[in-house]
Amino acid sequence: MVQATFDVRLLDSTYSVTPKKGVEGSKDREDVNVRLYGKTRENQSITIICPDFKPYFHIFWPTDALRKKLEEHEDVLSIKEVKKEYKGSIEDFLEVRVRAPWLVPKFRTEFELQHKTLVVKNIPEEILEQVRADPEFTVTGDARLARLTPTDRVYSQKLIRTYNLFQYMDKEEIEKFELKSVFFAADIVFTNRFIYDYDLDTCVRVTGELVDDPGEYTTEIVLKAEKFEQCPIFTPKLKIMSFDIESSIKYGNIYCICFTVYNEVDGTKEDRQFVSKFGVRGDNMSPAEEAERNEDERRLLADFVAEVRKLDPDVITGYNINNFDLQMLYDRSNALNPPPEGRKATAGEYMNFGRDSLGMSRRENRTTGFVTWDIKGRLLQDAWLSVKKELRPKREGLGYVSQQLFGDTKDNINSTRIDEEWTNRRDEVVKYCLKDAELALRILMHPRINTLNKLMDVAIPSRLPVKEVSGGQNRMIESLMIRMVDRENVIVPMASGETNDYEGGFVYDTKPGLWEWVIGLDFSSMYPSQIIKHNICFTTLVKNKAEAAHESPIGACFVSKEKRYGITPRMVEGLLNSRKEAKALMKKARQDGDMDAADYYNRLQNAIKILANATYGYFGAKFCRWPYSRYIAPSITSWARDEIRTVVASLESRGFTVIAGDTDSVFFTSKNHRDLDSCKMLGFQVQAEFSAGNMHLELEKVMERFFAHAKKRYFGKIIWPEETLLVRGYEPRRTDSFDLQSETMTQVFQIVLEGRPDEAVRFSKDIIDKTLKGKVDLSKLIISKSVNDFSSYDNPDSLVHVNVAKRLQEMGYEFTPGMKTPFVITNGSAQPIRAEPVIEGLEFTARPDYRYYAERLAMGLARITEAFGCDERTLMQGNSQRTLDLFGEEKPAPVAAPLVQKEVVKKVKTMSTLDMFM
DNA sequence: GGAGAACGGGG
DNA sequence: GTGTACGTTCTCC
Repeated sequence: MVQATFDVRLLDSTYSVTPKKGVEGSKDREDVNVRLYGKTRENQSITIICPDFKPYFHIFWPTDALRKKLEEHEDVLSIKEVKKEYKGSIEDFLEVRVRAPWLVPKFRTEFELQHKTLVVKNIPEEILEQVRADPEFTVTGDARLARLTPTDRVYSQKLIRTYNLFQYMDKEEIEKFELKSVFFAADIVFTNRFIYDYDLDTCVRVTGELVDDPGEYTTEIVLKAEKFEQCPIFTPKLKIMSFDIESSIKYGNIYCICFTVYNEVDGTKEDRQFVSKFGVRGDNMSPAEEAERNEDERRLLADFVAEVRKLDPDVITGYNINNFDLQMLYDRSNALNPPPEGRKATAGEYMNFGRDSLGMSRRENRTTGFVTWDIKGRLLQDAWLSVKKELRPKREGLGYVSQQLFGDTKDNINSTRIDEEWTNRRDEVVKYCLKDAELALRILMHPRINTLNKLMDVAIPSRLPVKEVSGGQNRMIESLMIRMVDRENVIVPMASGETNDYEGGFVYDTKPGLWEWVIGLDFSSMYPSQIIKHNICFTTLVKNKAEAAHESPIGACFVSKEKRYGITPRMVEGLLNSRKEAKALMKKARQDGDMDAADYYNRLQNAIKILANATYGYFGAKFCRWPYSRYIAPSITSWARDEIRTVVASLESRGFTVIAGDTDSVFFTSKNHRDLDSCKMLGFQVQAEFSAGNMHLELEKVMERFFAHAKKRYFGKIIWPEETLLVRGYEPRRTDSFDLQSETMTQVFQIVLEGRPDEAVRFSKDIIDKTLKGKVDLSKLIISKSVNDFSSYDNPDSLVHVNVAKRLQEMGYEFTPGMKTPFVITNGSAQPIRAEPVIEGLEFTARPDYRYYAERLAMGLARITEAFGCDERTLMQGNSQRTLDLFGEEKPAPVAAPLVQKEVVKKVKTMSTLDMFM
């Protein structure tokens, strides 16, 4: 019985249900233990077994019958009457505590109220009158037969109780309501409920009893927790494993698994290789050989699992492991290990390389089919997804990205012919496999990607285990919100899934053209600031205008901060204040020369900003718990539109030219400010003028040249505060684009920003002309796409690349599903489009459809040249035209700006993810 | 113009 | 696991 105390950074949480001893037959016969996994301040891995904690939820004021039923229910441990605030009034609720988390959904299925309209017969006229007078109800019919429809199911229940309405209802109608109630807080992930109730942070000081025998756990320390306290935040060093698998697509077997484990503590790396003893499988193997090979592969997988458990990494990564490697481990282990007799095998159970004894688990999005994985106690981070998010590279392949980031690349193995390579160069394939694992690790750890540090940082203000913040971002908001709401005795509703489209940010109708000396300003934290400025919250929303201090442009009313300071503005203000603090600490650290600390505070302030901004998004999302989607998010955007419009109008009234603007930013230029110093001075002047209270308009950049084409499409040369290139909305397309297209686009950007639009037009026309005449390199016209199994397409014949793969097959080449297939378009006007495959070592004899390529080039380039009076058609006409007169005296846009500024408001759709606000 | 399919990436 | 969770581009109506 050794007591110990540790400071722990939490990484993940799970729970277990185990029988209690000596209480058989009692209702409370099990321990429900949350298990927290993390890393101590001394960088040791730890499993924390938390004290018994039972799930609970709230239901609205039930009937006596339902209350009795619950009291006697064999899975209900206790019920308790509680008073909580709901939609501005204090109401009666019942807190129901049940035996185990998995029972909560069962209670919901059985007892959740599904109806709200009450059908009543022969109701006394005076009751009906009172219901008619209630703004929450719509009444149809008359006293003989009336339908009473409330805005909300809670009010049906309340009405029944207030007027004892069952006496006026049919048996059938009573059944819909009698043993039912509205549920609250019954969809909070159980381990999160524990974290909120114990008010844990991402770091926690835990005291308890050391467990000698780690049993199923793989961590260095296993502790039975008795006490939790606060502790200073820290970021421990992690152990990161990156792995890769080589396998035969044709036969489905695994050839080898390699991994490298990097320990941040001392910078060491350990490599492991698990290699099959056998060569390529044949088509007609004897059952004996089959069995022998399967046994070998089972050994390989078991060795892999044992070694991961032994080395106990905190993070598992690799390249495209979500879609490939993890799926492979899962499928293969299931296939090789048939269910034990008399028991159904749990999928993934043999791949139990998590920090408990359970296997890997698979989660599939029902609508998109996107698969993600979970391994208990360890973070799972696909380096490919990190690359997509942070870099948005043109190509996303491991080799290309490694080359871009650090000039290294994959070994020279042809992975599309892995069976052949395995036969001829087995050792090199194993080396290649390990190299891939190393590259993925280096990518994940690269300063420009740095996903792990970012996750660790966001977890701090979110007050959650790190794994929680790598998934749905709504948990970050709820972590803060639910704790505040609980503390103030406000009921926590369940997400209704209700959707509501509303108007989003203000988008100024861009004045296209090439501009010089452009000043860019934006409001910092526009949406959070609006929440604070107008005290916007579900706790401050009122129907009565007379009570309100703030009425939003869409007509929602909120009381003053003095009357009731809303939970949401308080939360957001807290975030913005701690961001200020972090920024101050960053500055101080920088002055003290502590660059590591400065870097940390910089990441922290950024993480807090993300959280503050996501708060608005939460109220517009369909998974928002507070059912005010028609008021809160639309009010925030409407006030924001007013704010930025005021700035635009004021600038224009003084004769400045506003060129572009979006949500919280504005770009403008002045005839009288034609150098950096005067632009800066004007920018700061405007900044001071529009910064008041908690609204801050900031001078963000001065651009020497700025090209605007349309809403959200522009590029420019920033010269202050730093010289950089700004490109928005012109990101080159991906693999279905051809090299000639992206190369030409980049060159045109450069020419335009050199101030030579005439030359940009000439250059564009020239390239298009050459393309039309077929004077371009064939290799620059190749389009490459991967082709999956033909049967996976609904309509394979309509897809060019699928037809190309079929042609390849007809020509006698081997086709493997998933293979990347290069081709050149030979007839772009046919339906479906015709193309010929490009085969290595074989001369391409077909004639490319040069017109098709020229048209696609023109389509892209015209987006830029249009501003100089040269549209797509003119581009196609070639260079025999007159020279264009492009620059005016003050060098504003050569194309006349529209006289009437059309204001375009984009509709925002209800979000399913908060990503776009981050 | 909106809904839904396909891609990407892995061997 | 007290869940429902890829981002973007293209095709088709």
